[in-house]
Amino acid sequence: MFLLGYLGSSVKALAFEAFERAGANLHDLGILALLDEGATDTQAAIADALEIDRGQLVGVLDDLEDQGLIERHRDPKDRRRHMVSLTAAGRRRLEKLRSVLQQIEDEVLEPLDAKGRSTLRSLLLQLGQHEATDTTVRAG
Amino acid sequence: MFLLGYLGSSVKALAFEAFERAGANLHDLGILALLDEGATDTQAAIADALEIDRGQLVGVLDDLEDQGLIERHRDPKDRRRHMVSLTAAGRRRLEKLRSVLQQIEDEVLEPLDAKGRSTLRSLLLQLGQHEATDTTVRAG
DNA sequence: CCCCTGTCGTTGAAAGATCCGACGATGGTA
DNA sequence: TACCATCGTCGGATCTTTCAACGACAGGGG
Repeated sequence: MFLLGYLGSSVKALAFEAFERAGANLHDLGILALLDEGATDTQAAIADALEIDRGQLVGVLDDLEDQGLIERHRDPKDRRRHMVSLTAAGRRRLEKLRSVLQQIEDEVLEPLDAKGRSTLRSLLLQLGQHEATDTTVRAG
Repeated sequence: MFLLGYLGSSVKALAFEAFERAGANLHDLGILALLDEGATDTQAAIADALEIDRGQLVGVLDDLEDQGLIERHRDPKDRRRHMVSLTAAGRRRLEKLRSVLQQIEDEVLEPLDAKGRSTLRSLLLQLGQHEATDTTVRAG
């Protein structure tokens, strides 16, 4: 437990450092990945999905837009909304961040063999699913 | 990986909430547990062991001292030092925090049977040991 | 049509945590 | 004695997160 929390923090710190070296924010991966899955989203949808403050999201999106990784367009159907979409550069950045993350994963999982890794993945997945349904129940 | 980081954050958030309800800081457990292991420590030793800022530690210890959980005494051998020790109330508080943590652990591990839990523990332990030696190497 | 209510993205203020550079007191050393 | 390092403490600077506004806009009821 402490172990899970400790390792989680440790991994998160590793990711934070690596992302900083890559000139990226920790939120960036979530946003880019989210946009990569479903074509376009509103800022509210992104904030809700990633559970970050809408006011906070503005600055992060400003950065991403300045770097040319995303685009913001007014929704003609509802001119209050901004539809956020991924640019080609954004897709490339996403791939890079994913490879950075993969590298950290390999590093962290290094002491385990293939079997151990798949076992760990399966166990964590069970915990993750339970945790997800758990919070859903709480929210409902 | 994301999974490990995500679960770690989730568990940490659960612990934070539970600790807040118990009127405790997240650092408190670390400090109390550290004092429980080795009789008494200086503030510098505590800060180094827990990897928190020495200036930050002052306020946390002030709180703990106000609650009567720890005591600060000048070291007669080196009057710059403050020797921090656990009181009886501190020991009781530590036990309570540990039980709170145990409860969270049970909750999180609920979807796994005894065998799955011990397997997970073993796998995480391997990762933790590797991570520990890794950072030691970096520090050295 | 005009109001009223709510949501959108945005801004700025407030609060908390962390980091960092001082300071006086003290210890060790030359 | 003089000099330098370390102790705990304090205060400021910075960053993050939270929250309450604001103008712009949409939808509905009168």
